[in-house]
Amino acid sequence: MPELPEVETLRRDLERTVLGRQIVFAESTLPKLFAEPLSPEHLIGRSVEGLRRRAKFLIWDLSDDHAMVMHLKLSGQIIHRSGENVTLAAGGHPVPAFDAPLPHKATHAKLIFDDDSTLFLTDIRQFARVRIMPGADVEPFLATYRLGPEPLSRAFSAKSLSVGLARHPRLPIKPALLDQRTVSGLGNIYVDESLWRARIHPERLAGSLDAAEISRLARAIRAVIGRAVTGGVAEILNGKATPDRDFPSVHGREGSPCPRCRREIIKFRVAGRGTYICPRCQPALIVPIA
DNA sequence: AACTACTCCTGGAGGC
DNA sequence: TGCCTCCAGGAGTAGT
Repeated sequence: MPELPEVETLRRDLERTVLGRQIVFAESTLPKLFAEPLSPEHLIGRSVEGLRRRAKFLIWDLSDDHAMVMHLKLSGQIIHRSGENVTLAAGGHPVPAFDAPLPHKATHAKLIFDDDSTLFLTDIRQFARVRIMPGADVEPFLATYRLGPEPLSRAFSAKSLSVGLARHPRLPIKPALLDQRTVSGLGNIYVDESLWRARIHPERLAGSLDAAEISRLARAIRAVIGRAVTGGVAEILNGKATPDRDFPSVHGREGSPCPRCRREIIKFRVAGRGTYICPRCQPALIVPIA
């Protein structure tokens, strides 16, 4: 479930708590969690020299030119603790709650650092993957995904978005944005938020957007992601947004009034994903008045 | 090449 | 309470 803002927030928090630390113990109780090429014991003795993010990948740069590339997928969670229950950093899917006792049945890996702090990787649905590899292999690995530009980078613009959308003109705009080659790091929540902000219906065909709409959409994506990274990520629990927060604006808020026009937010399916819109702000198409 | 459907898993919510 | 179905912040893969 973590999208770009969640992974970036986690990265920043971990940078404060594990950077420079040496890993003194590592184990996994779920064999498939650690994908090829290297297994968790290759972490032991290495220290954390850097933490990077690309799209939804969290990349640990380790000493002796190795790296650990994590993808939390839908329900991965990382918790870094000092002692029994002092949480230093936590991020990803907040289920079970970040303050739940650890380890629990969804805990699949554990790292211990030289300051006796412990990092747990938990994942209820077991979709997350971790790859340990030589540092030189990270870029070739990421390149296989053909990831689009980072939305907060200079490389992302109305122009680059236009080029990305031209890849599938007959695809609805929502799945086109979920394609990590179009723009990297967006997921279901932030696509809904961006389309609402840009006032574009998720089923509009990507190729049908005019230049003004693409420009509006690029600005909306940048604003939504930027706001989440600096002002706090979306909080969604069991598919519902936290009622007393103003963000996200529409995702997880079926039946609530649109923050812009007060029309009731509706939910339906687009490309198999639960999708929230304001039917007034995001018209399906322009229909001549009879 | 591009799109859809299915797949990997578990658990919470809601209907009956 | 229990059983059932649906749904879930992702993305790889097989089939059309």
